[in-house]
Amino acid sequence: MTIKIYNTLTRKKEVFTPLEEGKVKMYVCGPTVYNYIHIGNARPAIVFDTVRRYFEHREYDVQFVSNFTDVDDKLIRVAKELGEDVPTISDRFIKAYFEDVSALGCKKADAHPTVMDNMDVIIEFIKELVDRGYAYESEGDVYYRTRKFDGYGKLSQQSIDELRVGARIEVGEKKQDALDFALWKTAKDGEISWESPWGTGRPGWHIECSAMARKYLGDTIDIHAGGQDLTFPHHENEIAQSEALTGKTFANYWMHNGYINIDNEKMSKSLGNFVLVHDIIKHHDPQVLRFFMLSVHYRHPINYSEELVEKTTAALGRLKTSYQNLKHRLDISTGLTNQNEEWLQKIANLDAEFIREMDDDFNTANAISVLFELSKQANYYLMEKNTDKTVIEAFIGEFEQLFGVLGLSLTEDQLLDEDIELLIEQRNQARRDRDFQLSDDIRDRLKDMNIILEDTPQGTRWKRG
RNA sequence: GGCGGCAUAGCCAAGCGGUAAGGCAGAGGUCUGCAAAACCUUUACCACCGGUUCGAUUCCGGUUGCCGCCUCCA
Repeated sequence: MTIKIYNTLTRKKEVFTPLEEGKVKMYVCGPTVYNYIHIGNARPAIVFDTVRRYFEHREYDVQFVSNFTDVDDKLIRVAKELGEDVPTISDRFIKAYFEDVSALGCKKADAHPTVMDNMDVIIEFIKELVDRGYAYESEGDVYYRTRKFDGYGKLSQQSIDELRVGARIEVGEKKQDALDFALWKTAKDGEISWESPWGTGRPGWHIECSAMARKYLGDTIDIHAGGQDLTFPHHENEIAQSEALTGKTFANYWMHNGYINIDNEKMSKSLGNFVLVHDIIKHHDPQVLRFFMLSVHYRHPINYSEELVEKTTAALGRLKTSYQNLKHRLDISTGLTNQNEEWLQKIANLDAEFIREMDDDFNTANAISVLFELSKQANYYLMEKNTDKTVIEAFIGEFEQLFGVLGLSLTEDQLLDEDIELLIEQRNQARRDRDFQLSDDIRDRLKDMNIILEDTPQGTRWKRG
């Protein structure tokens, strides 16, 4: 079985063939760290974390790199506004990024390189481009000679002559051609800057990814990913820089996730209609947010609203309840049914179905529907009077495995307060005495403590509400 | 102007040549001391108009509407 990926470069789903058998080299463009991330930033983090987890599930050895842009115009502006320096701001929001993103169930990358830490590599990269004639210096700036690169426009399917020529020409332009873009910008007074062969300054935006992807993963990588809006010009420019320098293909597969919309409009920091992850997870389970994102195909847009997130809570809850009910039955299951094989086979079939869906360009929406089917089968099995521990364990194992692949967690705080257990026992005694007044009172009390009771033929089980 | 995407039930969302997965919400039922959980049943002229085909939600052309990129942006 093979994994298929929709490749932006070819606009087709293609069978994934790694550069090196059993290995995946992946680079995901990370955020500019001048604020807390919004849910639009969270989408690629979640989506490509899931892609990575899936590759690992399929026993690939994944090298996963994701950068931070920690030097740029916006950071300089924010630093000025707050009267702090750029590294202080970027450090703060890199820390915040990790907090937010780990709450959303994303694993750390193998490397999270920053511009500041890689200035030497970046400058060296630019120098080579200049040496090869693909870039030129102009009054302390360095520009990329866009028209010199033959393949320019191949990712975004833009013809170089159709690009709105002139839109980028400014007064006092130092570029030779309007399409040229900056690799190095000379420092203005007081701006954070580094020494370079062209004087003090800082890198342009696109060069960092070319330089860092190469440093950490090599000249050619398997997958380069990011939000859809990075396709042009960011990724197009990366290709131009990298391929002009190495003469090799930069990335074999380009993956782009769709946007998050608010009221059907793109959410972005510049439009000001953004919702911060930092704020949402004060009121919503971050797991729910992840589940919400994964319930839509990664290339499709998502229209965000509080209402939808709340509905998602119920959906995820159904799955979790099913899992907890299996757990409840684990220790009181005997081993005397004669239909084990049949059930184990059903579970195996669902596992195969999950794989099939994920193999098809990471169709998490369908993979989740397999989870619901697993839940349905588990619930159905739990209707049996006698359940077999082997089957229960198989269900539990399958739940844990599939949730794990999607980066979702099933484990709750299972610490049972002795007081709560005592109350449940008192209530059960009251029920045996048929003192329903008392038993209902106790149930209400527990409910106030956010403990929900469920009476089953196998005893009373409880969960946190 | 160039490039691209989307339109499926009350809501969300898959499917993409053989008359429509899944979830949420709703209705009815079963189970329960009552509940909860669960199970069963139930809800779609796939934006519109043409074309190709034995057959189209699915392919092609057009129309309408919405959105995005071409400038910093996940």
